Amino acid sequence: MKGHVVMRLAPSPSGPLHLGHTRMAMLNDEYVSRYGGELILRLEDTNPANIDPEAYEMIPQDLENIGVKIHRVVIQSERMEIYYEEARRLIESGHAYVCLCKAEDMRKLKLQSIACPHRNTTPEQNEKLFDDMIGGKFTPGTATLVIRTDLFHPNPSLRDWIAFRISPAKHPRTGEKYYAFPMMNFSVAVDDHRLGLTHVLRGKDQLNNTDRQRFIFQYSNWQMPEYYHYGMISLPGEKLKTSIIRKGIRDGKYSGWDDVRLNTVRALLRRGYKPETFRRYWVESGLREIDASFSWDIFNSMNRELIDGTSLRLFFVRDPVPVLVKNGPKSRVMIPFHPEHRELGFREMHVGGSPTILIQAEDWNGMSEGSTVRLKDLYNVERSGDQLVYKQNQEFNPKTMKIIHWLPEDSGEFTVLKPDGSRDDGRIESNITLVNGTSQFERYGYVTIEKERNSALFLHR
RNA sequence: GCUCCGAUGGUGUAGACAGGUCAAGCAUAUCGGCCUUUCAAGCCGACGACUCGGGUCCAAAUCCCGAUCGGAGCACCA
Repeated sequence: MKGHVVMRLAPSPSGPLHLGHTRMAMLNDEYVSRYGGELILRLEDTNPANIDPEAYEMIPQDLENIGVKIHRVVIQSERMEIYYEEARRLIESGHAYVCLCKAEDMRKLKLQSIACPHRNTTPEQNEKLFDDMIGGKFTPGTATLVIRTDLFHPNPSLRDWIAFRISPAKHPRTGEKYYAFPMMNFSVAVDDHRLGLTHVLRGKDQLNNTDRQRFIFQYSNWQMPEYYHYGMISLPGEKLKTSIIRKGIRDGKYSGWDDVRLNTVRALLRRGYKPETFRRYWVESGLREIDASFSWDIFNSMNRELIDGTSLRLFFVRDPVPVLVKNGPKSRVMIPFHPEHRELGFREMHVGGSPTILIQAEDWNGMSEGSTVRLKDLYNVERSGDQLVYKQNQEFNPKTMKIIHWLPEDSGEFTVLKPDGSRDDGRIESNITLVNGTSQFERYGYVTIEKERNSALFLHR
């Protein structure tokens, strides 16, 4: 591929983008920016029953937020006259006919390679029937426009396929202006040609559709773009359908499209994934036709590499246990916000004499009587009954002594919400007022802070 | 069942089109070590793969055939 390419992203506006969509978005964007050209966002809204009006806004926003540059937006429902025009042309040349069979009859006949009674009609008859069809003279399910292919084609799904049907649903954008809508295979072929696409990258699930669309290109004497089909990616865990999520939001199960538990672009960005992470991951995955499974390990590792240098460190104590430190001296310590980037500044912590501090229940329970630990950046303490005692010997060897983090007793309450739906409640260092965005809670993991909610979203370890 | 596609370590990939430099590179995960006042990052090391069987060839991960396994599609969805 070289020179000026024209490519497209063709989602249906049924909801915002999710993790799976970012692959086609990144790959197409990557090729366009690499070879120079134009990327078209084509919203495929020819099935009125499957449209979320808000998606017309959400999809371009999501793309912008992950750094995909769109040069032009095309909405298919605004191009109905074009589809009608091309349909009439194919009827005229005898490549399409109006079929009045019931759906199940048509299916049966096709499987047996038998022509239905409507297949052998004249273009003139079909023109009239098509006008009636788009003019609203048929009820839904009683008439379709069919592309005549080959009834003996070995692949039954390529035999005489449907190009137009009547939709019973009202279209959110065109209202009741249109009754007969093109099927995806028809509008895609017409638009791929009319928009001047040079290359199309799409999933392997479109393989049969490419073959169907090929008939339109042949009948019309159009040059076909180069089609590439990459393998399917299986996302581990439950894969939520957009319609289920929408219902969950309506029922209050999810806080919105950016709920921590979701794999939508908005949720992932909110948690702290970088646009560059999506790009790196998908570019590395490439265009192989093999099916693969998505690896959160690798995805997270790529993201960690991008955020680590700027993630300020803080202490978050989950399940805090208050413990008295007997003889602990009054102290004021300065701790770097990032161990390798002192230029990011220091945070200050102080405790009074014989203070009560907060440590994690897990760490407390792990301490046996008489064992010594280092309170990170503070001092050594030894367990004695239900309290800690300041050690006279403050030398310590990080190889042999366990280091735990801690907080002054008056630290504020804080919660971390996790993608699995659980939450960790605890206390946060007061210096959180100085930190924005993605932070690393030491010995815990990376999170993205939302101060106004007094909580953070868990990103990854 | 039919049509089409594919097969490299636990996972993701490079190499295949133009056979030799591949006793197979990289990343991630795991394990061990170093470093480190985080269970992070960094550094070093270990582990671990060409689905199987034929064929062509001096030479096959790479080309051909078959088997097996896996996937997608077979909607008046996109």
